Amino acid sequence: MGRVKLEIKKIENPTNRQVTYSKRRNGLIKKAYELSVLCDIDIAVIMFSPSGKLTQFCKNDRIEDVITRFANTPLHERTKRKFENLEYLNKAIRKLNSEREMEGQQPRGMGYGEHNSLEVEELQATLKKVLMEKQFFEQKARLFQGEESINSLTSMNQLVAIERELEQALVKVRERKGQLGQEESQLALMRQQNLLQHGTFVQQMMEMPARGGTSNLSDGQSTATNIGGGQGSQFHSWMDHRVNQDGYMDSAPTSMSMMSASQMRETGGNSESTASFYQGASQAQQMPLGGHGNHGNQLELRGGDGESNTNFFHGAKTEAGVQFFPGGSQAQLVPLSGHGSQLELRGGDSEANSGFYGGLQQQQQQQLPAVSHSSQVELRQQPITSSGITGFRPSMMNQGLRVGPQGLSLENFDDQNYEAPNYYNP
Amino acid sequence: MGRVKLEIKKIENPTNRQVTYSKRRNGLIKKAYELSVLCDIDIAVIMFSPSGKLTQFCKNDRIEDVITRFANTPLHERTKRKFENLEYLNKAIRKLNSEREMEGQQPRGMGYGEHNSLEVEELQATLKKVLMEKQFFEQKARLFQGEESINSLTSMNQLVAIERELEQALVKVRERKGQLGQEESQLALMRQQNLLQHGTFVQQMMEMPARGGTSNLSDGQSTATNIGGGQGSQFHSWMDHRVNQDGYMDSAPTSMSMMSASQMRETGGNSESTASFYQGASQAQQMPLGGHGNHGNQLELRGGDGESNTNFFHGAKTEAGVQFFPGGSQAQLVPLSGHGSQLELRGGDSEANSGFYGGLQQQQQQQLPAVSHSSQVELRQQPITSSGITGFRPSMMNQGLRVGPQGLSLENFDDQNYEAPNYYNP
DNA sequence: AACTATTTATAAGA
DNA sequence: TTCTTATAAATAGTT
Repeated sequence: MGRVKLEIKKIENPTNRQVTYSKRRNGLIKKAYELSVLCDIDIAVIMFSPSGKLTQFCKNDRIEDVITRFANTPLHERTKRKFENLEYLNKAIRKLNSEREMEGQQPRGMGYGEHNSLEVEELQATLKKVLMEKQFFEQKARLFQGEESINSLTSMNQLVAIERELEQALVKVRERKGQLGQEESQLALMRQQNLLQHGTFVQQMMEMPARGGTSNLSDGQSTATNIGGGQGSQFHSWMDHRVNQDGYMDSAPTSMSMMSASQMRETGGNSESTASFYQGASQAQQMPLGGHGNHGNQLELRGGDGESNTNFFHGAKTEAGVQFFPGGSQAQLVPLSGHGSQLELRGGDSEANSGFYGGLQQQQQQQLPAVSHSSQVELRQQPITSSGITGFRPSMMNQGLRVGPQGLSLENFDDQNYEAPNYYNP
Repeated sequence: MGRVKLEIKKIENPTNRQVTYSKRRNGLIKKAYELSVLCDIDIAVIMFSPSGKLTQFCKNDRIEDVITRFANTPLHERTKRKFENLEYLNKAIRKLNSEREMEGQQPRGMGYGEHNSLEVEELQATLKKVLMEKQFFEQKARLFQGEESINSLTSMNQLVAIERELEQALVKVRERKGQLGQEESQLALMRQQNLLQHGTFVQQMMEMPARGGTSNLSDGQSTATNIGGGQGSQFHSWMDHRVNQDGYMDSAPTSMSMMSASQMRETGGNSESTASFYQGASQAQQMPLGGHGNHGNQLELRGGDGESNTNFFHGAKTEAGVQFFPGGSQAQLVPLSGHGSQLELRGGDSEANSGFYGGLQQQQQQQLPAVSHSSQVELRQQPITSSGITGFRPSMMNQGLRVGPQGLSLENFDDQNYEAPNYYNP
C-alpha cells in the first residue's frame, strides 16, 4: 500500500527504516488490537525498534499473562511452528515461482527445473549461512573454553581482550555463586519463618496483596533504587519487587485493556502522556479499567509523546502500547536461539543451560543440541536516563510456574484467563 | 477493508469470528513478518485463537524459546515430527511438481523431480541439524562472554562447572600470551638487528606480519570500534561489533530461518554484509553491558536514531512487564496471587545507555530478586546423526567463513537474515 | 507531520 | 476452508 510496491527486504537507509518502522509498527499494533477485540482473543506483540526500543501490545491483561499462557501451552503446540515454517518455505517458493511465470515467463520444462533449482539453491544458501554461523559461534565457544584454538591466535590484543573477558566472567560467576548461596540461605530462613507464622510458604504467597492492592511498602522507583530497600534481604527484595509491580506497572495491567471512547480524550501529543509514562504508577491510575467489556467502544488515541505516533486509530484505538519499563528501565525480550525456551533481555546476559555444565561437557558437545533443549532466560538491566529515573524495574519472583525436570508445571496458577487449547480445532 | 466498514467490537457469531480470526491472523502475521524484514527488528507475536489454538510468529525462529525454559521434547517425539515434516515437504514438492505438469508443461524428467525432492529433503535435514548445532554453540559462547548471563544461573553446580572452565581457559590464554610475547620479543629483536643491517624502519614495518590480521573478522569491525571506542577492544568487540557506514549498528537477526528466493541474495565477497550479519547475530542479543565493552562505541552506535517513542497509546497502556527471572535453566514463572501468572522482565532497554551505567552493574545485580529454585530442567540430549546427510558440498561449509591463525574472517556472507513468515494457518 | 496515489487487507458472498 | 470482488485501510514517497 503505497506509491510503489515495496520489496520486502531490509531497508538499508536508516532514516527510511525508522520511518517505516514507526508507520508499520503503528499499523501492526492497530491490527493486533482490532483482532483482539473482534475475535476476543489473547494476543501479545513484542517488538524492538531498529534502535532497540521496545514496543509491546497485549490485549486484556498484561503481557505476562499471555506469555504465561504461552508457557503453559503444551510443548508440541509451541513447537509446531517450526514445521509450519518449513511448510511456508515451500509455499513461498511456490508462490515465487508462479509469480515469476506470471511475469511473462513462458512456463517450460525449464520453469519446472528452475523451480527445483531455486528451491535447492535457497536451501543451500540457508544452509551455508547457518553453517557459517555455527562455525562462528563454535569457534567463539571454543576459544572461551580454552581449547587449542587459543593457540591459533596471534594477536596479543585479542588475547588480552579474551583474557579480560574471561576474568570478568570469572568474577561474575564467583559473585553469582556467592549471591546464590546467600539467597538460598535467606530464602530458607524466610521459609522457615513464614512457615512458623502462617503456614506454608505457598500459602504465604497466596496471601500477598493483589496488584492494585494496598501495599505501600514502596514504589517501584525507590525500591529499584534502593538496594537495601529497607528490607535488606534478597528475599524481601523480591517481595518488594512484587509490590513495586503493584504500585508501578501493575496498576497498569488492567489499564492495558480497552478503554471506551468516552473515557478517552483525544489529546495532542504532549508531555502529559510522557510524564505519565515515566511516572509509571500514576499512569496506571489514570487508566480506566477496561476489561473485556467495552466492546463497541472506540478508543481514541491521543497523540503520544515523541515517536511518530499519530492517532492512527481511526475509530478504535488501542491500548496498545509502547511499553516502557518504569523504574527507568526498559526491558527487551529477545528470543534466543535454541530449541528450548529463552527469554532475553537485551543488553543483558546470556544464560546457561541446565546440566550443560554438569560435567558431561565433552560428551555433550558431541551431542550438541543438548543446550537447545533447555531454555534460556537472559536478563539485562539498564537504567534509564532521560526520565531521570535511574533505577530499574524490579522484577518479581515467579511463583506458580516451574520449569522442572518434567517440564513446566504450575503451582498457584490462576487459570482464570487460561483457555484450554483445542488441539484439533483452531 | 472490506465491503463494509467493520465496527471494532467482538463478533458475536462464532463462525464469523473464526473466519475473521483466520483472515486477520494471517494478515497480522504477514505484517509482522514484513516489518521484521523491512526494519530488521526482533519481533514476536503470540496469539490464541477463539478456540484457544496458539499461533506464534518470531523473527528469529525462537519464539518457542522466548518465554520459559521448558522441558525437552522427548526424543522420539521430535524425531517423529521431523519425519512427518519431511514427509510433508516431499509431498508438497511432489504435488507442486505434478501441478506444474498439469499446467501443460511436460516435466523435464520424472527422475529429475524425484531427485530434487530427495535433495530438498536432505537439505532440510541438514539445515535443521546445523541450526541446532549453531544454537548450541551460540548459547555457549554467550554464556562465556555474557556478563549478566551468569546471573540467570541458579544452579551451583553449573556455576562451579563454568568457573572451572573459565579458569582453565584463562590459564590457556595466559600461556598463549606468554608464548606469543616470547615470540614477539624474539621477532622484535631480530627485526631490530635486521633493521640495523638492511633497511629502513618503514620498510621493516611493511614487512611485519599483520597483527590482528587483515583477514581477521575483527578487521573491519575493530577498525570501526577502535575509532570510536578507543584502544583495547574486548573480545566480543571484535567478534561482535560492527558499525556500518551510517554509524548504526546493523541489527541482524540471528537465526537462519527459511528464506524465500526473492529475499535471498547471494552476496559475493562482501565482507561488510558478512560482518554485519554476524554482528547482528550476537550483537542484537548480547549487547555488552556498561563496563564490559566498548561503551563509547556502543553509545555511538545506538544513539543514532532518535526514536523517542513512548507510549503513544494514551489510552492504552501498557505494560507491565514481563519480568524476568534469571534462573538459568530453572525458571519460575510465578503468578501474582489471584491474578494469574506473571512474568516480569527485569532490566531495561539498552538503547543508548549501555555505556552510561556501566558502573551500576554491580548494583543492579544485587537488586536481583533472590531466586532460588530447587527444580531444574533436566537436560536431554538429542544426538543428531549426521550420517546420511550429505546434501551439500563440503566446500560450502567453509565458504565465507575462515578460521585461521588470526581468528575468524568472513567472506561472501549474505547478511540478509530473515525468517520465513508464518503465513500458515495454525 | 501531512498528503495522496497505490498497494493491501478483507468483509461478504459463493 | 478457499476464492472472488468490492471496498476500506495501510502506507511509500513526497512535501
